[in-house]
Amino acid sequence: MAKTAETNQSSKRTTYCGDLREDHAGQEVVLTGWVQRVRDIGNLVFVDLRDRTGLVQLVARNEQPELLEQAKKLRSEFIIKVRGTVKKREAGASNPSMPTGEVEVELSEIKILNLAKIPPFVITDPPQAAEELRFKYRYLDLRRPAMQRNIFLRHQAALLTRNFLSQKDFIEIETPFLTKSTPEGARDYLVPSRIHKGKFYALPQSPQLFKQMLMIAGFDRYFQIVRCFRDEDLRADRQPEFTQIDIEMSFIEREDLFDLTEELMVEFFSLAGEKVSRPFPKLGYEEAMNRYGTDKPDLRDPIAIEDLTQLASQSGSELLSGIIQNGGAVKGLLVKGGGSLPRSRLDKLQEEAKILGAGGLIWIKKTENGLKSSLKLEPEKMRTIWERLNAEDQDLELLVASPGEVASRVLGEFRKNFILEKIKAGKLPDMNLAFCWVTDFPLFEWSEEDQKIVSVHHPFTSPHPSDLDLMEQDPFKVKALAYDLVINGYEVGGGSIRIHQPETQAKVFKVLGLTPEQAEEKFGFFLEALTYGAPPHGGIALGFDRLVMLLCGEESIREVIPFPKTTSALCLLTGSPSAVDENQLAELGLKIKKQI
RNA sequence: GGGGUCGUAGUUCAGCUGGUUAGAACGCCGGCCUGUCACGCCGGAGGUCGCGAGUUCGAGCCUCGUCGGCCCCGCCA
Repeated sequence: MAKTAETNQSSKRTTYCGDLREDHAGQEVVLTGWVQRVRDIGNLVFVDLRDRTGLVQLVARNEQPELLEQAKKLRSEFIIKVRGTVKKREAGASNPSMPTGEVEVELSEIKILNLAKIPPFVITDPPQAAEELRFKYRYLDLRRPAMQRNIFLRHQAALLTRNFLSQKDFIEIETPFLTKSTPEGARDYLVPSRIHKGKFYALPQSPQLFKQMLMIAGFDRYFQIVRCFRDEDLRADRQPEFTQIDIEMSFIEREDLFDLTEELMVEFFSLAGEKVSRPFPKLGYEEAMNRYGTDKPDLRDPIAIEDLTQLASQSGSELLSGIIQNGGAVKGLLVKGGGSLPRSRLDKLQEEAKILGAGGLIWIKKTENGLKSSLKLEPEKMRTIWERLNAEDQDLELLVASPGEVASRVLGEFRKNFILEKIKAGKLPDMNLAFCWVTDFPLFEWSEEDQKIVSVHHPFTSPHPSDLDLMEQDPFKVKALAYDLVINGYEVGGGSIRIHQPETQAKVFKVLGLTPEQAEEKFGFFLEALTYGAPPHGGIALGFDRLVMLLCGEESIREVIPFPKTTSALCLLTGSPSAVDENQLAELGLKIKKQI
């Protein structure tokens, strides 16, 4: 036995398990990996061996009793190294459901390199364990073929992106992680400074100002696949640290960025065999809000919200006329095949509409006795409305009469949910990815919470040149040269043409209510940079995790992040965040006020 | 900050209107088996019902609190 072990030590792995095929038959191979499963038939033992490429079946027979005994002692997740000969399986003994199912490895040596405890869950797809447990033992969860595939695709996507951009003359440049807190926008993760007690670095929410300064530095085309940090509440598509493909270019217009991004998306999704057609549809922000009730519309279903105010004003309903006279609008959504929804569901929709802020919800559907609606309408007018949305007999129409943006928002919410239902039921045609650009966002909006005017995007976004005059009189009318990339209702990217002239930047700060002194304190370094010859420039940041999620067909970015955090921002594997030593705090000049 | 939902064996779950000894499947351990691949058959072990109070003669089940997972709203320039 000792002799065999010595031979094994000098022998290196020759092949990955999942790569073995019929043409390997007759070859002697050395394999390493994890024991997936042992099937002990008595005088015959089968072992499935797994590595990152897949599974292959090993066989031990009673012609070699010692080997057979060794094989019988193997347990799930043991690490072994084996030597054997690849054999084509006999007719009837092959397994067509496995890529390696035409062959098996006839063992001549088994070496156990390491033992494994009984795993808390079986390593198999789909996972048989709750996410909580998967996170605690993430290194086991990551052994699952589906996770290996996702992480591998992530690598390929990053590599493709680097090659693509590099070929387009972009260079990848790193920017600092320990940087300056920007009080605008999301909450920062703060890092206390030991050398400068009482002062803090912030982890970047994005490398925004650095990449703009790289343009000022003359690099012309920059990119970075970069980690960003935001201390906000989590979702299925939001993690406190996430990765973005950050891009910035000089001497360009936004169309150049559309082209570049679209071309990248075509290549990116080809990794999953998806054919993406260009150009992507472009929607103005106003149009998106009116017709889809959201700035990130899911265009997998072409149905949009229609304005029925004109028709409804003559519907003979005093309720509707009243709302319209008070400046409200009536909007309608066609629900294909919705005529069969039970009354209970319609009642529920009406409740939801109220929760979402509408006064109520009107439905129209076709019955044996003609059109029927939840609100009394003149039959002739009801027919006109019905036909206006091109409804067919099995359909349902939903109407909301409210201030225009409320009506759109409520119907947009329903539209989104109906689309998700249709997709779950497999009722939508074979369009997996519906891209669109949403453009012409407003530059400013009113923040109820802060009771002040704020940037919709960020304060370095260029206003539309034709709206410059509006800046002072009517800032809410100013449009921005900003755009978002949307896929299937997910915001996967956003960017803008930036301000490169200090005067314009000063104007924006003024509208935002920043005094020159405040602007100087927060962004002085950057304002000064703009004065030393800043080229016109613009860029985009693409959410890499979300893109990879869509690439993998997953519904949560946690499935494509090796070590994600829970929705309460905990890492169940390491137990972070955690309390620290008194000494550590003292060195930083910090004191915890109150133990909570 | 708010709403919803879940927490029972190693795992995934069932557990009725509060009532005797809390079940199943998989996994695990032992035995048998030469073509299995979700191997099969026989046997066995395995429980702080998330945690803490309360109500009750009696709590897995009811009430309150708390911790944790997931989903959503707010938030995410």
